[in-house]
Amino acid sequence: MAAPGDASRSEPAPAGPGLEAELGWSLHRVSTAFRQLAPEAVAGVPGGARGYQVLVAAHAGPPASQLALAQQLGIDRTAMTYLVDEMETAGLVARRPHPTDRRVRHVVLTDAGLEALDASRRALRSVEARMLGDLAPAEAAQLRSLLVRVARSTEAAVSCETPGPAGRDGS
Amino acid sequence: MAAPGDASRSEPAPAGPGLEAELGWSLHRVSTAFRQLAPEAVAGVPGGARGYQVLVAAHAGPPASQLALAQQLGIDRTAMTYLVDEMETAGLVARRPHPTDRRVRHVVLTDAGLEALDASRRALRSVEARMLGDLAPAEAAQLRSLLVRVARSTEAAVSCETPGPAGRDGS
DNA sequence: TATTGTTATACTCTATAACTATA
DNA sequence: TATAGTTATAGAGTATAACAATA
Repeated sequence: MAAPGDASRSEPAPAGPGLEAELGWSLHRVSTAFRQLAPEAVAGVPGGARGYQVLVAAHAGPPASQLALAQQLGIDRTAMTYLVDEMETAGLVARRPHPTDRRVRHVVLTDAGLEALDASRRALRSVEARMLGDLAPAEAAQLRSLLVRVARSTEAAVSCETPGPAGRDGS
Repeated sequence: MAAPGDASRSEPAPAGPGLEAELGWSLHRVSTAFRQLAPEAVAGVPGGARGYQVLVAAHAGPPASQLALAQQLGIDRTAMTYLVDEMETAGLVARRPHPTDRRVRHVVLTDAGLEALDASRRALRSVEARMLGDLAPAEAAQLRSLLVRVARSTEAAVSCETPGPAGRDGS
């Protein structure tokens, strides 16, 4: 099925640059590979990688509202409602009322949520090690650093040309 | 970075590691940013970035069948049928019969397809330059190189452990 | 009137199976 | 029987609008 090497060559082969030269193609391949490996690492967390991101974000700082989490994760607030519903049903997070603003609900981790976060984090660290296994430690560190820098600068550039709320306001 | 020096709160702040430390999060952010910038660069190509990938792959080597292109791009052959349908309607590609196997259809670029490929490629080069604008040329080159290496090694590792998209326990 | 969260609806994308025509 | 391509259908995921409660 493979290696169709003897094709009739009545026409000149185009011989254009292949997909390897495309930055978007490399990003797509690496991201796809990660999305294939991540689900087994975050098994048990509703919403897969997105649910894990909620656990990380909700545990990283002071109590955050659903809207703040949605904006930080770049998803819609309606999707956040569905996601928190599932995670609350699974017993990983709880909705807590805001002390003064009764519209707001803070998302906090339960004990089970904290355990799921630790387990998923360890499993994801293993996945990362496998993905970067062919790189020297210094190269892996530099790849992480470069990706973070590109993410920051690109998001800043994109936010300047997209008509939407760019405010950052927590709780 | 974080400033966890304040311990005078009624509740202990979780103060766990944030999303910045996650490789998957960085990949997601960069990929998302690219997917937001790419559509304007490949405007006019049906299927967006995927249609552009077909143009690149079909022009890079000898005539390829729909199935070969689908496997190279990692998409289903049915999706490839829909995609080639749209691109053929748009006049960018043509289906040509295989010289000996009458089941196979080769996907070849038309003149309009070649023009669309060139225009999209130039626009995407500009997008790449904007995304990597904050990086030194050597850093940008290294990021590309590292991504290609990770993509290759990870795909090789993933292809060795294909237990299917569902869980390991077949119901 | 604006904002937070929720609910309902519609749309897009993809996965799966079944069908044809060839080999 | 197996393969390349096509077609049809169902499901997941997402976007949009409308709503209720509160500021």
